[in-house]
Amino acid sequence: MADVEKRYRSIIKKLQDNKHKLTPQRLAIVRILAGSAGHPNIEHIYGQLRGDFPTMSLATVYRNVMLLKSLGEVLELGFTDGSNRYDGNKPYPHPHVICYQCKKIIDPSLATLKDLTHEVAEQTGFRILTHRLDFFGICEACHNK
Amino acid sequence: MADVEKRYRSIIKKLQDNKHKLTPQRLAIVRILAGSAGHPNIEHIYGQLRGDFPTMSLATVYRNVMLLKSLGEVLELGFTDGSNRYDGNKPYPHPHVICYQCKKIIDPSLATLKDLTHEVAEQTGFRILTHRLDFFGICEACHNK
DNA sequence: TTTGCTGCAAATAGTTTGCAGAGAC
DNA sequence: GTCTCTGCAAACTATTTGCAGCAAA
Repeated sequence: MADVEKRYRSIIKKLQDNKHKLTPQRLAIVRILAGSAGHPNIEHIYGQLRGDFPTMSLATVYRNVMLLKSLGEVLELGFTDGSNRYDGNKPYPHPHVICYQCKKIIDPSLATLKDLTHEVAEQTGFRILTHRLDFFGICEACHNK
Repeated sequence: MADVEKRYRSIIKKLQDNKHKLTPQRLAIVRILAGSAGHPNIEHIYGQLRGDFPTMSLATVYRNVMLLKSLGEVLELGFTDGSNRYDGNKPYPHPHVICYQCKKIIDPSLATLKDLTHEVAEQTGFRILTHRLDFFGICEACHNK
């Protein structure tokens, strides 16, 4: 079973376990987020669904993404410029690399992060619950343009 | 000379070098940001200045903070919940530790970050220009309450 | 049948902008 | 004297909310 399909089913199960109804709109939003390699934003999700649901409202997208976030099934990446991006494929904290130009977001794999969290906790006395690590720059494609 | 005083003068110089006028409001905003150990937000700065400048407008704070940010003299920390915090004391990227409860922000000192940036660049082909690393949790004081 | 969900429209909140007068240089 | 800056108020934009009807279970 593909990774995306697995995520889709796992989110659906979480919804059912928490007594949320499975409306067509909700399922469509979950489907997009489960495979959200591109880290879509609200408008993006909305745009993808307008074809299938011409009367769909932005508010519905907001409400569902927020619901999934509150269930821990979607990771929200808020940015300083006000743009928000969502990741329903890997809903746990992980580093991102963001291209300033094309806004592409990539997930690099880094090993050393757990150590850092531990180091920070020791040093500050905080109980660390989560973290966020983003790198910003220009991707290879944009650089070669 | 105290670190804060040094920062203050350095920002003033940058303003003058770029032909910006030194109004009392602007100087007061710079003074707060130069010693911004507490990582204030716009409202915070505004609140601190209302005593000295009863007619001061929020827009003036926004405009000046934005100006200083564009000059590279202030680091903006935007958060998902829409709150923005500013650091004019250390305007370059550095990690932060944020308390969910009291909203306190601390600067830990971590050594391994440069390596990470390099690793990410190698792995993704990006030219990394900046980064952001935040840890979220509960500080010792809040935890003991 | 019940309860939660959707779409619409209005409300909200944080931030930005246009403009006329004030003030730095 | 010139030109930028400020304060005010209005504009803007992304997001949230109230409500009535609709649909999942």
